[in-house]
Amino acid sequence: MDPLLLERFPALGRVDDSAGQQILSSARLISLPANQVVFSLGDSCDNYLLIVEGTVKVLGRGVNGREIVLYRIHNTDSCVITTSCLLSHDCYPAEGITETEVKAFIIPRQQFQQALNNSPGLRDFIFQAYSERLSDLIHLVQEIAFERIDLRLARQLALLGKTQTEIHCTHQQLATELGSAREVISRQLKEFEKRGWIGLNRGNIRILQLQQLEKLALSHTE
Amino acid sequence: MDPLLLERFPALGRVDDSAGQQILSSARLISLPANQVVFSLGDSCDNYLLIVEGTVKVLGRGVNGREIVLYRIHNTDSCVITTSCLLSHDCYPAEGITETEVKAFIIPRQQFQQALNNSPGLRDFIFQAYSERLSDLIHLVQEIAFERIDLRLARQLALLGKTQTEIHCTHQQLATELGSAREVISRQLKEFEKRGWIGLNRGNIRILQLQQLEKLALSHTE
DNA sequence: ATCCTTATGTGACATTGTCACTGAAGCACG
DNA sequence: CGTGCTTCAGTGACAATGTCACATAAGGAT
Repeated sequence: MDPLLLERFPALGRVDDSAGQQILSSARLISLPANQVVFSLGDSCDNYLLIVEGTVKVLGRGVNGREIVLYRIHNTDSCVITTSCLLSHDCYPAEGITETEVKAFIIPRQQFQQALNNSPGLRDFIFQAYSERLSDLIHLVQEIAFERIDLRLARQLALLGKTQTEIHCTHQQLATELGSAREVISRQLKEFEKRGWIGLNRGNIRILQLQQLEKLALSHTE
Repeated sequence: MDPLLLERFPALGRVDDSAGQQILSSARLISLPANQVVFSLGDSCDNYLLIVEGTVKVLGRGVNGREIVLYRIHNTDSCVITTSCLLSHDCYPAEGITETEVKAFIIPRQQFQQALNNSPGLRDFIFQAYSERLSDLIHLVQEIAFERIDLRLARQLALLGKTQTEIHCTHQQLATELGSAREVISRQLKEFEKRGWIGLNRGNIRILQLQQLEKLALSHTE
């Protein structure tokens, strides 16, 4: 097995059966540039993905070009949606795009099936990864359906603001993140700016009062 | 194993290992009346459920009392959300309520874990059931985020209207189904009535022009 | 300096959600 | 049979969000 794979997925060290070992050693490492489409809506799913470097965002798309980030696949993650598609023989119901340069190992469908059938270790690994996402999606549904956009935006900014004071992103990117429209986000940001919570510049948001954003984000959250 | 269980879940016939057999025979049958809460938001998850009779709806809830049906568990289904919670040791992120009288077999957490560890047959069964839901939830997210309420309502009515001309439900129930507000649904229904597509009576909707509803439901759907 | 592309700002309007009501239908019980 | 109770539906005013058609501005490329 490639040492990089083991380093990023320590749990794979527990795959001690020979079937799993063999499949893992046949995994091929690929590199993708940033902003590359990994899979599109309706594509059939042919490979299991293990991301070792970079992030892929998974987008839903509306009729009018609006988009929403369903979730991200970071390094250390495998792709739930891919797992689901491989298992149920469906096509992708969404779109995956690299956000950075990405390195990933791919395992073809056939070997993935073999892994499920013959390698207890790999099977456990795959389902462990799979099991941790469903409730995220359920939370997302509730957020979209019931929560005000200002709270959601404040939460997003507070999240980003925890690790950096300067957030380098466009209003459109934030809108996509929340599944809203650019104009709506622009107006909310202006409002936050008016309150002195943030500073706005082209392609950049400076967090001025993280506390206030967090306070708003948590209001009405039981 | 209880013959009823086997009858409703033929796939369980393939569980031929002794560990799985033993766990299945210890499954206990329970009966629940209609409109009974099966699990609430934040409950810890202690049992794996196999529904053999009736349906359970799984609801998300917003701050202001609005609700949305995330999905239904019919007879023949097991509960994804329960599987996910058992696997990830999370609490329920939603609420389950019986819609009819329900008969179900329950398997306690401990035996569920044993099944995953020791019974290849049961493990396969559990994950097969689990794998078929993720893309439903993703479609739901996109529908809520991007689709107009009139299209969604028309689709819902068209769906219900396929098997019955008289739909016995309140406006509030339809609103919950779609995660919208009662007033919004009432207005849309009035509009459909004005166009002669449906007839309205207290607690009842009569489908008059299914075709028109279907046509609207499909417009703007690529 | 000029052109281009991308990002942002804005007003008018449509859709959806919220609130505070009203009235109507059906049931329960005397 | 009437009276009240509860649930369901209708409505207008307004708030929040999304859509559209622009204008303006910032920054890079030549």
